[in-house]
Amino acid sequence: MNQNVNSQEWAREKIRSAGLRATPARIATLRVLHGSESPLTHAEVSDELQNLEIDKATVFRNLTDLVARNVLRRSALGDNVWRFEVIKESAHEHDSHPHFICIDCGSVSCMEDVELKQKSTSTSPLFEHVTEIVLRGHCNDCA
Amino acid sequence: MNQNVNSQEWAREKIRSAGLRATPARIATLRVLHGSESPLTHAEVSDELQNLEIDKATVFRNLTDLVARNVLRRSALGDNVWRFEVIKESAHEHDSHPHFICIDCGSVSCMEDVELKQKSTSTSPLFEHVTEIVLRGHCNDCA
DNA sequence: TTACACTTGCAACTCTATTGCGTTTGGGTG
DNA sequence: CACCCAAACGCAATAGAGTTGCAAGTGTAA
Repeated sequence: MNQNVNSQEWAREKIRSAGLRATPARIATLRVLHGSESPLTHAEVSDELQNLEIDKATVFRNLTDLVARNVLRRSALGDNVWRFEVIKESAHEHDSHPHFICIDCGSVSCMEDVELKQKSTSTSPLFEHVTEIVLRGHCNDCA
Repeated sequence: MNQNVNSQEWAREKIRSAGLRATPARIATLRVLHGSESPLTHAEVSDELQNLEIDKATVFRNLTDLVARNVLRRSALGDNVWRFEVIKESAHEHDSHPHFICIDCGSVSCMEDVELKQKSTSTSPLFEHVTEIVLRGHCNDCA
């Protein structure tokens, strides 16, 4: 219970300091994402919030707002659905990391230990502008 | 014109050798993709074929069929739309390559000269099962 | 406590993608 | 060359993600 209170207050403060009103819908949305290890889709967040009877349009707008205020990150992981995760305040300048999504079961993992390299023969200068990396394949359970 | 005949015959043979009937819709679809440097969405293919009045469901089914027969590759590049490209018969065992998609203008490039490296400290054995790599960011025109 | 800009719920709508079904047709067979 | 039928097609309906307009409700600063 104490944990819940902490989570509640953490979410409220996070939202308020982002310049948004701490409404029940926003607090609940942020708590769901904060308690998840991997990015969640809008549908998954909505499902968690179903007992609160929060409209899907509201959830969409809140997710979008929190992304705009840099509280959440919106990632496109390749199954044609947006996913959202809390941006961690880490030591890194930005905690951006590649995501791995299983094309069989749809599970998502964050890959902190992978980096991209451009071959020395490269002619494409696109590299410096990359903002997101996604790997798709078969996870350990589905391989 | 001779080029057109060649393209027509190439497409017909490609489809037939995949075990499918060489219908006008399939030939036209494959020719459009063969003539494109980057993967196209279903909508883009349909637009090219609009004067032929081919139903969108037919285009979808044909794209799906050709993917199933390994004539096309279907990629999810992160803007929540499938894209399709012809699989090249190259010297490589598989010509799979990372794709780059601009999150501003939506343009897509194939990146032949980029490779992914896993840090030696890695604990995740997911790597060998990766089948697709997508980079998202700002292209040269939009940066 | 009050006022009002910010949020919400609801419904309608767009777009991608899929499916069911009756009709048409490619192409192998005789 | 004519026939046949599974494969393919057109059309319509459907499902799900995501967006938008608007009237009603609410958080919060004063």
